[in-house]
Amino acid sequence: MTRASGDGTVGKALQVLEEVAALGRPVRFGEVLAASDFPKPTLYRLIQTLSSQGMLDHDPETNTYTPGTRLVRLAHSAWRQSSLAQVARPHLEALSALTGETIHLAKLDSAQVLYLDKCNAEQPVEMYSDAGKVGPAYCTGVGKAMLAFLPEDEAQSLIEQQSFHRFTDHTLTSAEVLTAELTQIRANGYGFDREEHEPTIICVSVPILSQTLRVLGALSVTSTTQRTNLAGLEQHVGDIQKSAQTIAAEAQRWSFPDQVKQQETRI
Amino acid sequence: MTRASGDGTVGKALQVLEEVAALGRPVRFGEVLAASDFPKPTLYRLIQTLSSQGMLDHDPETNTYTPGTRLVRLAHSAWRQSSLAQVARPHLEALSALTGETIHLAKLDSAQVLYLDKCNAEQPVEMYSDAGKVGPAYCTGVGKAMLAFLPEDEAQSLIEQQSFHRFTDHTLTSAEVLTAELTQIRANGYGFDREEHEPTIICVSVPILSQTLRVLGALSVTSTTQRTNLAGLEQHVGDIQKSAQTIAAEAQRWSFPDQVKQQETRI
DNA sequence: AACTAAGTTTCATTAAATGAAACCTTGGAA
DNA sequence: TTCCAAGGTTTCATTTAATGAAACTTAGTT
Repeated sequence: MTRASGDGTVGKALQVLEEVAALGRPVRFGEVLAASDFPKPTLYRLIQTLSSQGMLDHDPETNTYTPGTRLVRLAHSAWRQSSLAQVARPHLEALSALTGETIHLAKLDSAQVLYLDKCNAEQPVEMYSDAGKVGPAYCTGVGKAMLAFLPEDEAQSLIEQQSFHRFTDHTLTSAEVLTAELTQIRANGYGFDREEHEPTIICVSVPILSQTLRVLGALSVTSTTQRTNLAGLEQHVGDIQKSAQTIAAEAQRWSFPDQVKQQETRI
Repeated sequence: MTRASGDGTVGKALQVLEEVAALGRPVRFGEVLAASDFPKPTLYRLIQTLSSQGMLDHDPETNTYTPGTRLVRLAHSAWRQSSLAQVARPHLEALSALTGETIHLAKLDSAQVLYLDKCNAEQPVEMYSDAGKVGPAYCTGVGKAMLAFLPEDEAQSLIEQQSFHRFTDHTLTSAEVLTAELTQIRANGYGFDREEHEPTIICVSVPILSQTLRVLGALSVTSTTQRTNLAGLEQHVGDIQKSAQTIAAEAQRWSFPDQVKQQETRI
């Protein structure tokens, strides 16, 4: 059930899509060919298929490809019914108002952290600029909070996949140190980011756990060393834990197909 | 190059993904089976593949599937490098501030309108609630603006695909009336939504055209009959036309792979 | 415990993907 | 304009994967 690199043709097609996305700009066939291991005609037809399916957009003027708008439409649907994001929204807003800080909602995507939402007291969210973003698990508050509450074997497997790149002086750069930290987080029920990913950026984070203690995601309150310190953030622990519990309960309820809500098509 | 329903296995897999997304809630295998034409083992393996690829998320507790978070990550990338959305953002904000009204950015996705962004002067945008949303082309300002500036044959083909469902008393409900309206819009260079989709909701819209007059998207200023009227909206035409031109020029420049920007991974 | 519905696997068959090579097509340069 | 070369597209015999009827296993009843 883990991400396999090659499930038949579908896996290959998605790999191509990922490669185009990774290039981060409109690319020509030849550029994808150079960046990819597929033989020319195979890649050609995969790109044809993806384009014809709207998963890649083709600009006939520059003869370039970009990830397609069908993805945006599908992601809208994914986000909408990701029980977590849907249900968590009002809680993020409440927490943001209560703490005056930035609130993050994230979940695990393979060994990485995927941010689902962000709520900032001051400036309005720049749409899509944060949701969908990925980050490292070993040096972010939300990442560590989730790793700490995973079953031993799963956590171990994900820890092995971390890069342990040193972003700052405070980055935990080995599996051993991280594991010790995770034990601590598990004991406390919450964790910190002590400027481990970006200088001056600190946060306190809690996991969102289902009734069966499965890790659904994580919440964090982020601030800077100019504004506050770890002790200051620690005061919010009660609030975010309560929110995390409520979100988990609501998400669980939402998952059961008892209410068949019609999708809203108007804007 | 138009959306084909079945390009091999990839097309089928995406069809399944679309079906799960359309159900709009966590679904079990059996439900997808009932909603789908695929034989049981085929559908089973397609769902397996999609899950293993992260395009579907599987909840082991309820044994249900939802569109996967990988979509959110890919869409982030798609949105980021959709030259239009990226480039248009500051212009939407400026227009919103200037007019005090809601600004929409949309593009065509097959015969439908896909909203890429929205900017509201008063309340901050609810993330993902609007971007990714689809709407009808024949009864929205942005839809008509785009149809009006399409090549004759393309427009004809898309007009034939419209449902012409009557949403309000003002909805244009036949290809003939719509075609006449489009001629008018083409002559004027801008169009209106006269409460055609939702009562009291009116807007003025312009296409975003490339230098070769290809339709890239559309912009609209939306308001209500309580706040203003068509004549009031018409005053904004000059501003949004200027923005549309600037956006087109910037998007075009952006499309040429001269600047290789590294993707930002921090949050 | 017996039953039923839901989900999963098997395997011979069928269909699709593959890629080396050849073939177009487009945009420069002579 | 003609030629050339790089980028893009098609062919076709071969390989590989997808297919689905039926059989099987599992989970959830009655």
